[in-house]
Amino acid sequence: MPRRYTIAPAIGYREGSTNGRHGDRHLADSELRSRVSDGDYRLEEQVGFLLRRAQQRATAIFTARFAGYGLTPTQFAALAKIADEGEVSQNRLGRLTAMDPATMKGVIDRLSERGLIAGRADQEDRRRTQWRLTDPGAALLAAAYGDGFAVTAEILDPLSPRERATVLRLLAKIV
Amino acid sequence: MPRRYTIAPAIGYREGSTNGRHGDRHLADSELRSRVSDGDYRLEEQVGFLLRRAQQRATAIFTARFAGYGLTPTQFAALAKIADEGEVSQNRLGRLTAMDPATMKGVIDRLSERGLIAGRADQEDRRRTQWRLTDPGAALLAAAYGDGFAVTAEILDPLSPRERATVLRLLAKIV
DNA sequence: GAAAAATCGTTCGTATACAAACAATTTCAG
DNA sequence: CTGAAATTGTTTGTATACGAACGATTTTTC
Repeated sequence: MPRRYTIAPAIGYREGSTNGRHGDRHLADSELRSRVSDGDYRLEEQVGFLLRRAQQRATAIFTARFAGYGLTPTQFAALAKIADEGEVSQNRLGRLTAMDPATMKGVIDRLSERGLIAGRADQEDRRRTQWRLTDPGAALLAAAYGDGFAVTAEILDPLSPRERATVLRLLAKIV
Repeated sequence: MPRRYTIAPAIGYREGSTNGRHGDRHLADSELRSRVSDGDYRLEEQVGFLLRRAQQRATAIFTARFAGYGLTPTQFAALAKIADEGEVSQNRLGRLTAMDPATMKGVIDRLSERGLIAGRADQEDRRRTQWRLTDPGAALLAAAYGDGFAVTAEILDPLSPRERATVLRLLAKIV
């Protein structure tokens, strides 16, 4: 069964088949000669690369756990924040969920088309659109919260309780 | 000068104008009534949300520093890994840089169109395409390495040296 | 050695993510 | 009070990111 993409490995390559020639550090001089001077830059140790990979794993865990809801991480974040606020403008929601105005628009459109949220024009400030959960949106969110916690737990599973607190504290500092 | 997007804040909203009504936790009963039971789910404390925001900041720092090269983080990662390997298949490059085959294709195409890398069909395994840096690609990469280190330093700037080592170690564990 | 399974790269569709430019509206400065 | 400046939301274009399905090729299995 040659399926290419699985949830767990996150990246869609079958393991194995490193072909030997590139699997280790024992390279012929002819190969070394063709290299540019990399001066010690190791991609795997750069924090940006680690953040990108950690987020890939986090997204994969979320996607697996939320497959039944049809919600993406950003959509779930938007629903959760609208619930927190009761009613919130599109712009403020973007700030609370760390989404660009253009990104926010797309997320809002998709949630709105699914009938999970409803918007109204703000009379006091006619530039604004205020958004609320619909009853189906509130019901879906209520059902999904537990899986939200489960996602967090699974992402942090490789760490000890002490390490979990540390990584959250340090991530909050570099945000 | 009403410019909307700045590098530093990363998200394209002008600060201020929280409108008072939603800026704090003192809400009228009518507003509280409209909430669903959020059961304590705080988006800001979820590791997935923190990872997403940290990566947004990392990307913003990279983009600012690499504006002169016209390279994205993934493009730089691909160039650096091709340099490490001397010559590498598209599939293996995808694994080394943590990119999906479909994503890898797009990155390869753009680097190739710019003449920074060159590919050849592998005679031993005719499914494979092998990629190398061109001379302009090697030159650009050599010039950019220093800025790669600078990006890492700036991302980690809010942390102490000890905290930097810790966050790298913990991120490597949850990847 | 032939059938089955796995790998490599491609293509399509959907969803962030964000720079840039824009119209409509509101706020601010004088 | 009026023109300048800022905010809100939209649109367009480019670049990841990845699920899914596919043809070509290679490897494995029996």
